[in-house]
Amino acid sequence: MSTVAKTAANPAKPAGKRIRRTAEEARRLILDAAEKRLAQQGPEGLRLQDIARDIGISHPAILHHFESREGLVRALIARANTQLRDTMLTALAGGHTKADASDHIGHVFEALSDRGTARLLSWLLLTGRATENSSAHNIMGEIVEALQARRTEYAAEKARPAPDEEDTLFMAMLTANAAFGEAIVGRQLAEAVGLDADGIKRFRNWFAKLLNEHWDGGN
Amino acid sequence: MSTVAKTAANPAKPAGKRIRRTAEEARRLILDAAEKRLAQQGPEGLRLQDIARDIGISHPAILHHFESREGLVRALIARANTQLRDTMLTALAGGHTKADASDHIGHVFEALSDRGTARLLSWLLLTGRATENSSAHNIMGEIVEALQARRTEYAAEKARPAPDEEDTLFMAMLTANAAFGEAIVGRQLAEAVGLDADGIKRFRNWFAKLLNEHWDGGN
DNA sequence: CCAAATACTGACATTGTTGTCAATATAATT
DNA sequence: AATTATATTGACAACAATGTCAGTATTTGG
Repeated sequence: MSTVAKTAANPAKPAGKRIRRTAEEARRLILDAAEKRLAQQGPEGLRLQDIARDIGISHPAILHHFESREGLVRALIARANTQLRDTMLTALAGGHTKADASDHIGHVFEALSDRGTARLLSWLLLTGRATENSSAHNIMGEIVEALQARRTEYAAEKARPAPDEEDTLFMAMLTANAAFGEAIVGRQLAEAVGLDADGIKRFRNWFAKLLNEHWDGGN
Repeated sequence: MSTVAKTAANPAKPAGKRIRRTAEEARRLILDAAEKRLAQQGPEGLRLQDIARDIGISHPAILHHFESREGLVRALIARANTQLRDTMLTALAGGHTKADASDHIGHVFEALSDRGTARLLSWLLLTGRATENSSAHNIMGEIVEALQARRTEYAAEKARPAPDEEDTLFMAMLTANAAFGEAIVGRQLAEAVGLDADGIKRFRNWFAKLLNEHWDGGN
């Protein structure tokens, strides 16, 4: 209400160069910075001022590009979702070798646990922002579908009966759960039991082998 | 600095009954409420005023019992840790039936994913409060130890060579990762692929069976 | 070269949250 | 019953974070 007299205060303002990016570029920069902060410091690290400082802009610039903090979060989620989807589907599509077909799962595993993607999505789910973006539905559906297709193909080559669809679904769920879990608690657990980076690699291989055996053995 | 004249303002204050609990009871109440809010609404739902309102007290009461918000969080973490440890170790200790020894893992799985425990710890890890409380180290260590003991015992009965220690470790890690993952993304994933509560149960059984086969066959 | 569009900024408003403090009510002790 | 200890509260302080706004600089298009 007060709105005391303001404005028109600084008589001299040399104002040096000001970097002006295209809207798209600016958005990308901001999203990158936000993603990094989120991955490093968790949800609480997502403050407009910090992000702005990281890339040397003022925080209203962020609001200019994303409307609100919520808008930024949404954009972040959307980008992570599509990136994840792409990575996983291409991982599933590539590599046509018959044997070790479940290597695909290993790729998926890495795609999910790499970077801060899983952490980001976890946070999204923890804060209950899940219902809004239904893209997760599609992602999981597509992946299970692709997996099942590959599995039946593989079974046909070996002259085996087609695998149970629910079995495939469960393999995918286990992989997703484990990957998410590793993204969050993995490093801590590994450290707790004295596993170094190489040990984590061995663990992943062990897991892939476990799935592989099941893939082959369990009908 | 200012500290304008205050205090001594309300001349009449009937002041009805005031509930006064023992410090211990009050702490428990507060922790319960905080845990619930955290499980339901995620990290952002942990506001002193909300928690206070939930149980019908004023927020300074919380500060009185826990010093600061940080103190509350720490207490929350500590309690979740010990609870988890107890649940898991008793789960591992009980049930001496030889067959289906990996049922223990199923129990552990449930213990971790039940309630908001995993969510709470996940959030703790996401916010990077992990280094402070080293109890996680002990927990994981103890559990792997217990598991390995049980496994060698089982192997001896079947006149098999003792299982590889790292294999046991990996089984534990997979279980922990999967359980954490399920606690976070499980419900969403299940919903995404049209799995109801019964389906989730089937998934857990499937997972237990997978581990069981490995338990028996592998090594 | 001028004008429109818009990325960007500084200062401020607003709101929400933790934390402080003196005062008050209640239980325990003597 | 009086005293002590402390759980609890209301009011306020301090601070932090998002959001608003008018104005500035820079690009683009005529």
